[in-house]
Amino acid sequence: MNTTTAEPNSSSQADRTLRTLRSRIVAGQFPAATRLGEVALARSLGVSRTPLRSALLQLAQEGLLERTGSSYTVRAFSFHDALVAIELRGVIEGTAARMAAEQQRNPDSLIPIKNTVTKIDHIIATDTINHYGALNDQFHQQLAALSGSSLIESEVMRASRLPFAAPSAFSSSDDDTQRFKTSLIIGQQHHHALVDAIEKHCGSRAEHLAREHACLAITNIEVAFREREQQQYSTPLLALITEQNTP
Amino acid sequence: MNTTTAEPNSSSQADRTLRTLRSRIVAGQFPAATRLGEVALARSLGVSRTPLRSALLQLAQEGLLERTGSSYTVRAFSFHDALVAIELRGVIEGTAARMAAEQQRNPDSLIPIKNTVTKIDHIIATDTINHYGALNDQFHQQLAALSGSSLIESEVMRASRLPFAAPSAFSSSDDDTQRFKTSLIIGQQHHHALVDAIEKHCGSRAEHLAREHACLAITNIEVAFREREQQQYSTPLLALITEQNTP
DNA sequence: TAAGTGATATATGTATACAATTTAGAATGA
DNA sequence: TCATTCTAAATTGTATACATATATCACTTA
Repeated sequence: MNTTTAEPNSSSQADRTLRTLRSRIVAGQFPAATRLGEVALARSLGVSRTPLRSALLQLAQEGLLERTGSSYTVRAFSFHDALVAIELRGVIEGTAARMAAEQQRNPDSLIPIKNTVTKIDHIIATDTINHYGALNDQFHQQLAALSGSSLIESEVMRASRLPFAAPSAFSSSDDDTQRFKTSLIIGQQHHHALVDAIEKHCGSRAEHLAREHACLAITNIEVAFREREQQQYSTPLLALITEQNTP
Repeated sequence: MNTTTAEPNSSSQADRTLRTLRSRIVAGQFPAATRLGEVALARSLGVSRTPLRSALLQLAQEGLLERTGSSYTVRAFSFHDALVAIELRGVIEGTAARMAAEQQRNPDSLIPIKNTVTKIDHIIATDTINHYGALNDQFHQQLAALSGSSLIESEVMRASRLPFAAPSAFSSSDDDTQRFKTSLIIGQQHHHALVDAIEKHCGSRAEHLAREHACLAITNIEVAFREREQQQYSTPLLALITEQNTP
């Protein structure tokens, strides 16, 4: 298993700076279009400009920052951008699922992902949804791996790092509404169906299931966005969204 | 139009180093799994380690390099990887095409891409295929822009930078075979059909046309690969491909 | 007053010195 | 002969000094 792509809790300044800066941006600490001056930021983060520049470069490639002239600014995201990011993740995961289904494989290779699905079943049955996010992420990672292509695997992970696109981005464990539990049950049904489709080599069904699964996340973010407008409740990620910048 | 994402012929050492190093890797100058020591490489490129490290970081994110332990090595690609990269590009372009089709739009917005298609018609009619690559790339860029989402646009461009996945990667202008001209004509038919589908809001048709269009590139690389095995002819890119590393 | 020019300050780009870590090799012991 | 450990060399990570480009503001001039 490739552990270098998943960020290790490395002790290097550059990695720490990358994580810290990313979480600060995602938390909405910098208003959109804020120019990030290197000297000031480096001081504020307690590192030198060298590891900071490495972090800035990576965040720009992730899509959180933009180059404007010679320096970096925080990218402004519209609500539409968030929907597109989730949809794109669904499209790429759909490709992974289709490839997984189209493959001749050892039946045993599906055992790990089936175990994960069983664990999620248990979580839902016992109403202990604390660990749902981690298991859900694990399911999606195992799905990507089943594609049989390391390239697809890494591109799925990359698409999941697009802002808002992570599979569990809007499934906060402290959301206790009935609506949320219902969406969990439906999502889990998708998981079962996906494994079934892969097992039976139904490529198209697997692809479209993965896409529909992403649509569930779109519904979730739409609800979260409406709640934010009513100032009831705010998921940190939503702080990134500003009113229309994509026409 | 966004000119910062398309690499300008910038005079910065970092950008020049990025381009030089990328082309050397793609040309197969470094055998797969070669470890790229920073000091030696920097000397060989005539720059200091600072801009070189910036280039290495970006090439790693592009997927040409891998981190192995603490340093970078040239990634090994299998033939299968190349096919997957092209297919993935087709999938993402397909999403862009579908989004373009599903949009209500000013009819005038299709004029630029129609002009490009007309120019390609002319090139084929007059058998002056020198500029085909540039115009083809332009078509694909305009298609991505029609999606109406800057995020999709940048992700299409990113997918096209995956090794082997560029739209015109295997259409060398000195390939004078009948087979190549035939593939040009078929590809151009796809272009016409894509614009037609977008104009008529046929989302699914547009999506699947874009995918089929990528399959044309897959056929091209398969032919090029067979030719390489017979040592007739070698497209530089193919030097990157080593025998199976993806099981 | 407005426009333009120049100086200054502040930003990013680059090189390099130094620190920390990893790696390779040699020497010693079983 | 093989394994282990210690030492040294080489490599990467970081900080910083310096170079260069850019923006700002004051001052001059029409």
